[in-house]
Amino acid sequence: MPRRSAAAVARTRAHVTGAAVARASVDGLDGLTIGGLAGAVEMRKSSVFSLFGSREELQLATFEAAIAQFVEEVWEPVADREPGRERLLALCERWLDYHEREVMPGGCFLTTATVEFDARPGPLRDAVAATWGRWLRLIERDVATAVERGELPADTDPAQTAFHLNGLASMASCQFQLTRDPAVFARAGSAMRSVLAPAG
Amino acid sequence: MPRRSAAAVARTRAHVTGAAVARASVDGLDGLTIGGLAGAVEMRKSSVFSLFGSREELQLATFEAAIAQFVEEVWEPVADREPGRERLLALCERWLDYHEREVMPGGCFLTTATVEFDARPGPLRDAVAATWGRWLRLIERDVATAVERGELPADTDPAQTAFHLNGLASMASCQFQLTRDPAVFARAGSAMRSVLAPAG
DNA sequence: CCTACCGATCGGTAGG
DNA sequence: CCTACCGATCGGTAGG
Repeated sequence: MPRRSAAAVARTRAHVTGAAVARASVDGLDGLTIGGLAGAVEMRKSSVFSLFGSREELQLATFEAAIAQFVEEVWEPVADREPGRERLLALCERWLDYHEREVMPGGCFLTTATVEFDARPGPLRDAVAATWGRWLRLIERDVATAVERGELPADTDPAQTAFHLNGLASMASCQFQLTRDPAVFARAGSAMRSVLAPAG
Repeated sequence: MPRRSAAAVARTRAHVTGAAVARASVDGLDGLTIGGLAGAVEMRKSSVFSLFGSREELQLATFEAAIAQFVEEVWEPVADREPGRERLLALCERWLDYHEREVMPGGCFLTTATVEFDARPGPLRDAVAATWGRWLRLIERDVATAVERGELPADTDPAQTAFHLNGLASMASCQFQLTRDPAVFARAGSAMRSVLAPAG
């Protein structure tokens, strides 16, 4: 008989993970420490540790939570639209809006995690690569649909278009964090619309 | 009378800074530790410390050295060309080639430093922002020249074009680190050429 | 979720 | 460029 129910532990873990997302957004997943996080949620270090079992598990849980939040805020609102060019345009708008509202205080979480772990093999790198694969494929599918429907030029390369849109969104978030100038979102949006310029 | 000449100290410092660039390229400037670096160059921790005076100074010196190397490898070779569209195309080619050759083992140093410090005020963030300002202005000037010469469409926005090219280069480096697929450089190059499509 | 503890490592100092 | 050291913090363990 555990002293706390599994549901209570899950609630605590979710609460601590939420605080971890906010901290890691600013300091990076690599800057996340069990002791620092414990202080922020007013718990003892060993209590936070026991919720995750290792620092790496804490980092993985934090990464997954941040991505889930991104999907919920950016993809979910447009998921039920008709696939194709219109949904891509709506997605890009939500995407830039998400960064402009600074839902993540430290900027794009996926970009941060990517530059932190892309050169260091391990479970974090694998998780980042898997997330990129899923995200790029999501966009590529809509680009392919748009091409089939004649909404985008027939010679459009879905992989290239997905790559291109990501570059613009990621750069917009980075530059905004650095300059605090919201003009970068207008620039990125304009560039995205030209990337998605209709066929014909 | 110092036991070692100023020139000898400068040589040692340059050597240690070079090792710091290689390490920080993989682990980030935030992952750079005086002790770890001392081990890599086979010196004592206090010796490395005394070369820089503080960890922050070590980070700043490492950042400046990495940027100097980038400028030397990417900008210098095209600096004496005629300003305008041709130089921009040559620059983009060198830029992607620099990332493909993996001169920096951990990918784009400026991107890494940006996501690490963009949300944390201090001298590092200031150095990153200043470097971005100089780099963007360099590109914007050539874009403006190309527009004046009629090599690019008259309605081209230099700031937007510079922003756009940076997004593509940065994303190419990140994706290559993650997937090891050199196709991203072909995608980025193709996108860059379409961004710099000639007027008319 | 807590107290009490471990060895290792952190940035930095004193002094030669 | 070295030895010898400082207090603080790291991830993690034992046991309740």
